Amino acid sequence: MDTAYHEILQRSSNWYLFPTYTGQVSEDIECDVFSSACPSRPVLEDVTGRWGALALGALADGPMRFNELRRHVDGVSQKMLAQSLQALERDGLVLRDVQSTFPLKVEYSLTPTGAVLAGKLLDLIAYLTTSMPTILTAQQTYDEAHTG
Amino acid sequence: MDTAYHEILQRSSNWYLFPTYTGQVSEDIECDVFSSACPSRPVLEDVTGRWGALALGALADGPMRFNELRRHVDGVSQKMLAQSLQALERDGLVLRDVQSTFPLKVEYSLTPTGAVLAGKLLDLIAYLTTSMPTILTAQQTYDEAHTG
DNA sequence: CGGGATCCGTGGTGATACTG
DNA sequence: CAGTATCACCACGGATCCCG
Repeated sequence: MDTAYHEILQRSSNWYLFPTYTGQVSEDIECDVFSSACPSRPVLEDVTGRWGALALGALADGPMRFNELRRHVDGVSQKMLAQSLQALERDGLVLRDVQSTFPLKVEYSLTPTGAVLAGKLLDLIAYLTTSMPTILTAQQTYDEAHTG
Repeated sequence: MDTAYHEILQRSSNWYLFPTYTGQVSEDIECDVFSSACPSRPVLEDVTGRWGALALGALADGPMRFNELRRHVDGVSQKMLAQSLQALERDGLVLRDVQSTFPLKVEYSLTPTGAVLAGKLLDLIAYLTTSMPTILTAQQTYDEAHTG
């Protein structure tokens, strides 16, 4: 990965460009999340980000409307949910189906790729959940040791 | 989960308390990341957060020293890496071994629980990586459709 | 109902410098 | 080498209002 490409990508903080990917996308692209310039970095953040992960996980239950999703992902604001969903839609992980009836009806669902990622996320979350007793005691121990 | 407990937890933004978990931790705790008050929420953020996820993933390669880790996780600042590692250590997912030689030597490694989570993260990352061509074209399509 | 637009606080984040 | 401390800043994220 040459330095010029590096510089271009690092300059754009949130809205990333990948000029070299324009046109045909060959499979011999080296994609490494551990490299800060790789386009996969922001996608990983969309997927594992605070609300993105929960939105994906919730959608694994099946298609859902906006406010329905909002209730599932407890604590998320309208703004952040809309923002996260847009990012996921842009990444081709979430589908947005608008029915222009009145009142407006918008259904969100997972694309095949999104469904796989959601599954892996839920797998991680499930393990995390079962590990919570261990984790909580670890936190207590740590906090007691670091008093002051 | 009663409301009083709910309120206490919601007030603390980042440094969370779980008074009801003090003492013995029974297994019949309902732990649901989708509930904003659940102690697993902040842990999930530690694990899937911007730098936490990459740190865990890097440590799956084996124990590593601080600056070694810093080179692996390209783009992370000292501050954020230290911060992320502390959170993971507090959660009992990362072990910190200090050798008080000179120069100072600190080795980070994964605990058993951390290793499992790291594995699941790497699994997700691997799939994400292979999906990048699809995702990139999806992004292009989206961007072209939303011109203006 | 599902957002977009706007305003605004605060805290997450990085740069720099300093300590053990 | 492995952090901590301080500072300054911008973006995240919430609240509110408004539109289709």
